[in-house]
Amino acid sequence: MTFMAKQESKIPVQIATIAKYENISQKYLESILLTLRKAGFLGSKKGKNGGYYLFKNPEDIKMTDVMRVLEGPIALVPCVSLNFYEKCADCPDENTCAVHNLMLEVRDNTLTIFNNKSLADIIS
Amino acid sequence: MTFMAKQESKIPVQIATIAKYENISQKYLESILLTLRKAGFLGSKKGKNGGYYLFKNPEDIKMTDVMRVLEGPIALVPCVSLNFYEKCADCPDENTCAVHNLMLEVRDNTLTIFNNKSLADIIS
DNA sequence: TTTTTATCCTATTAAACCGATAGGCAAATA
DNA sequence: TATTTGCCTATCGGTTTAATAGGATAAAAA
Repeated sequence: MTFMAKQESKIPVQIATIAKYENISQKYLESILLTLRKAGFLGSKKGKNGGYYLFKNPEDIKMTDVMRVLEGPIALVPCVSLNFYEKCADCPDENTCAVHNLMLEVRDNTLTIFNNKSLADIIS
Repeated sequence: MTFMAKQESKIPVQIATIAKYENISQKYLESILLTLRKAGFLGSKKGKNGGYYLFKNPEDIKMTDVMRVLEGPIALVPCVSLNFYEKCADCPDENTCAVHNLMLEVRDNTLTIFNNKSLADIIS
């Protein structure tokens, strides 16, 4: 995504081009780009001069959203996750759990950072 | 550790007692406590009336250290880890990597939280 | 209309990780 | 010296994830 954000125009960039430049396996990159497209970040074009392009402006792409799609939960433990919440198996009460509040604090802090960073921010 | 920190006296607490109270498998808890002892957090006593006890006062046990021992690296990616650093396989230059600085910021923030919390803080 | 160029998509592999368990040993105490 | 308790290593089984394979599909050009 940073590669595409750095492009001046919005013409599609081919997988092979990015793979070569970023030193990643083309096939693996392919699966990542597919995920990003399905998540709504990227558009694609088939055939000659096809490729991937950013759907929105880099300024409008929050890192929180990218992280969730590529890395999953932002919380360190499922019981403080907003989008991937899971109750701890044998925890009788989250409110009295000593670790719970600490993890909440970390999550909120991390979330604040990611929320305030756009794709445009991190490439500059 | 919170269980032991809540004890009034420093007499050893047996694995079975904690396991029962915290609703964990005794064997699994055993392996955790062993890890904590080897890391220098706990002392142990064998034989009758034996068990585990805190080596230091809860105020002097930083959550950073506990987290590192039990959960491993605090950084979200190895290339920004202080204690478990690993260079990304094919990254040509960390300084020009867009993700690197973002991850650094998150790590520092998380670290600050953990550094400012002691075992005593989280049980209150 | 055929060929080329590219993405699309599902399935699968291989390794790492981690919670959890098994089973015997060692030491301290009464 | 019997009992109680922690010590220790090895291993299992499930989950996750990076990475690969191979063909289907669509678009553009010849």
